[in-house]
Amino acid sequence: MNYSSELIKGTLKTIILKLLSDNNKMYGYEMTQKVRELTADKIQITEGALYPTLHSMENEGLITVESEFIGKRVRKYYSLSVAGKSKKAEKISELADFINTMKVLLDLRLQ
Amino acid sequence: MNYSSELIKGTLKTIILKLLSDNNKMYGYEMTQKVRELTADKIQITEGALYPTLHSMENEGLITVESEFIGKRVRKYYSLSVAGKSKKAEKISELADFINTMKVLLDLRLQ
DNA sequence: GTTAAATGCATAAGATTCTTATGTAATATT
DNA sequence: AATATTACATAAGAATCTTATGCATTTAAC
Repeated sequence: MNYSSELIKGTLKTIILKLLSDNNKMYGYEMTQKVRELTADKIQITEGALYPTLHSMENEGLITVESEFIGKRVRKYYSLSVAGKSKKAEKISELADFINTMKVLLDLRLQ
Repeated sequence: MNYSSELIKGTLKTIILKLLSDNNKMYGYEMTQKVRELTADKIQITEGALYPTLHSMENEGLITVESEFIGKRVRKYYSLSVAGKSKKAEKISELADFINTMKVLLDLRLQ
């Protein structure tokens, strides 16, 4: 089972920030695979969503990029900026707070 | 503090289904007030989001409506249909499952 | 007793963030 | 040699919001 997409909507940036917080540097395709692995395929980040989001986060100054050549193929490694680190903390705590609110509102039983 | 709106996106139908599951019948404006109250103003459903969503849920057969006149003013009471009841269960468990996944993915500490 | 706020519905334009489709090219696998 | 995977990218369209606006009634405040 994977989720109806409207739930994931709005959490993609937070997921990227968390991945980069844990992993120092990652490239886009690697993020999609890591998330599939960590969620047992429940969350599958599409490239059409991922790449534009990475570009916009770069424009916002949340992440920095460095290109690396693997053979003839380019790979773009992203890292958290200082602003990105504080944004990560902010987004994570906002999401936790939101979930706690939803838990009360909807009587959710979580594990 | 209230949440950045992209988080709420995708949960509005679930919230409406839950409210109607608990309350037998409610009208739109009442829902906005109830949610504000239950979430200490953290979640504020806007009318621009609510009314179109109610109309689409009615078209989907999830809720039924009956108009009532309070003085000269109309009030539209909504109730869950049978399909709405099962949709409510489905949406709630989907959200709970999603949250559990996010909890693992993002190391969330919930209350 | 008139003005302002709250109640209660509604729609429309624009923003945001996805999905799906498509494209390109290199590398690895069968 | 053909196919799958890796790795980037963009664009059209869908979905779901926000913000703005509108109308009318009823209640509260000055």
